[in-house]
Amino acid sequence: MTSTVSDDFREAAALTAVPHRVLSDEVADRLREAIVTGRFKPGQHLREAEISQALQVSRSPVRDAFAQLGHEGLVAIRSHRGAIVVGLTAQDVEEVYSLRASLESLAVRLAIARATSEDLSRLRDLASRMPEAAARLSPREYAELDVRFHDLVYQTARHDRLYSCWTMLRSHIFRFLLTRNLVNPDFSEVGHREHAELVETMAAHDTERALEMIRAHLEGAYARLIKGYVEPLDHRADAGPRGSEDGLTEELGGGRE
Amino acid sequence: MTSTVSDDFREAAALTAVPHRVLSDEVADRLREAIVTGRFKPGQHLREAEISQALQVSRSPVRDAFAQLGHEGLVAIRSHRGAIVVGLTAQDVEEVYSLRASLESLAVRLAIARATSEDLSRLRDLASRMPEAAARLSPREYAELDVRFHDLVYQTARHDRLYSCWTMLRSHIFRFLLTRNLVNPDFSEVGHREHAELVETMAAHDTERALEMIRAHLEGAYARLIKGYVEPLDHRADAGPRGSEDGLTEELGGGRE
DNA sequence: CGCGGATAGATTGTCGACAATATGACATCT
DNA sequence: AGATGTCATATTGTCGACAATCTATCCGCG
Repeated sequence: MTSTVSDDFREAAALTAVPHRVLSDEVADRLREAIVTGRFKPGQHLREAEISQALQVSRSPVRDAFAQLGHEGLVAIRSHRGAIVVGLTAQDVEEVYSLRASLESLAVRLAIARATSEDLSRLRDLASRMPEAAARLSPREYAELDVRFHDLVYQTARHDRLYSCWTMLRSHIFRFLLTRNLVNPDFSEVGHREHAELVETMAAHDTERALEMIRAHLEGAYARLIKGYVEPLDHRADAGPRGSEDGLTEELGGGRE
Repeated sequence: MTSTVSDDFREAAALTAVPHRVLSDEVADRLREAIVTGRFKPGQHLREAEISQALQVSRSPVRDAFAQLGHEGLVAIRSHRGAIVVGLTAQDVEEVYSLRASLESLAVRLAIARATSEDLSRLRDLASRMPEAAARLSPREYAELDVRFHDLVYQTARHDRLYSCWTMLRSHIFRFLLTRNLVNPDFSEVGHREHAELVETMAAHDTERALEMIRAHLEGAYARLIKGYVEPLDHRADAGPRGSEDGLTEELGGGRE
């Protein structure tokens, strides 16, 4: 790992590389949004042609987007049979959280070792913004802040492959949180206080305590999630034909132009 | 996860789903092989057109294959700049093994809980075949058996997302093992005895001991790997033009037909 | 009346051509 | 001479058409 001049500059100015976005990224974003918010129901079959004409792009970027979402686990891709929105079964929740517990332990350990003061203040900032969102009763915003906080922990760990694994979980967790917050309006949980405490424990370099905290935090989140979670939204049966002719257009946020 | 009749049958007969292979899978296999065995050097720029005409396919499957390899971490993909074979820096080894330690602990724990007797005998079989390979001084075969053993542990865990994470590591580990075995001819290490012992500990449902064993096993493997590992094969500089006109053809195992 | 095989339709996989973009060399200006 | 702006070239991103494959329906048969 040779450190170049541009690397040094980038670090000194705390600049982050600009993401080169192509069409498939844009398509993936819209599809992810539709799946996570529930406009696309579990079990629904996503056809390349449908999406491509709804979004006014060719099938290639749609295809690439499907592959991305497949890696994130939001859709299941089977040869010659296209993409199917995966469900939120109790087993899925269990899988995601058992894996997350393993990954996030490593992330916290590394983050403590590698966090700069800027990292810590960014974490503090995110944690501090959650109570407002809770007070405003914004389920979406609350879930977003929650996920972004943990995302920042992973980024602070500076472990590219670990972050890739987290990417496979992130969308699911957001989906879980969002559906729960929407179903259960008093979503203002203890989560944000635990976030704030975790940051301070990390700042104090108390690795043992931080590991125990993240374990308890995730276990609590998992427990709250499965409580009153009786296999909701498994719409595998009613994925019938859409009503309007281009029903997808509105579901994907409008394809004007 | 509703259990269907076909699921039950599949489990009863211990049948595994037949993989639908498409062209991009085939292309990915050849490229992976070329990278892992070192025919494609780190830093080398893989051009879609080059590969596609060397393999006599269009660019689409090559493109998909690049994406797959990108997810496995064997190549780095940057917008409009194609795929570049990644190196084997000491930091990569450290990343892979620190992550692997976390993942495989979970895998072993789950595998102990979920292993059937068929699973265990398959594990015993694989472990028992390693000494032969070592005696025959077959570096390639030895590395393959090693990876396949651990792969089977992950499969036994029956945790799809965990297995996906392992997929991102497997090729790297194979690459590490292979280069080490080739460089260091007395590769016959203690590995296979530890494999055999691990299986028996798992069979005895001694979770605590098994976790300690896998931890020690991986730590040992990591130590053996970085010993005498002075940033080898970082051919970023000498990735000059190829000799023959279609030099890729032979590197990819012959594109006759 | 249930079962197996052929067939039609729909959907994905692959292809080659074109458009968009990044890169590096070159010319120009200070 | 050094830096900056411009342009040609190579390479990837996107597109629409065609081929291969799967699914579901229908028909004949036991």
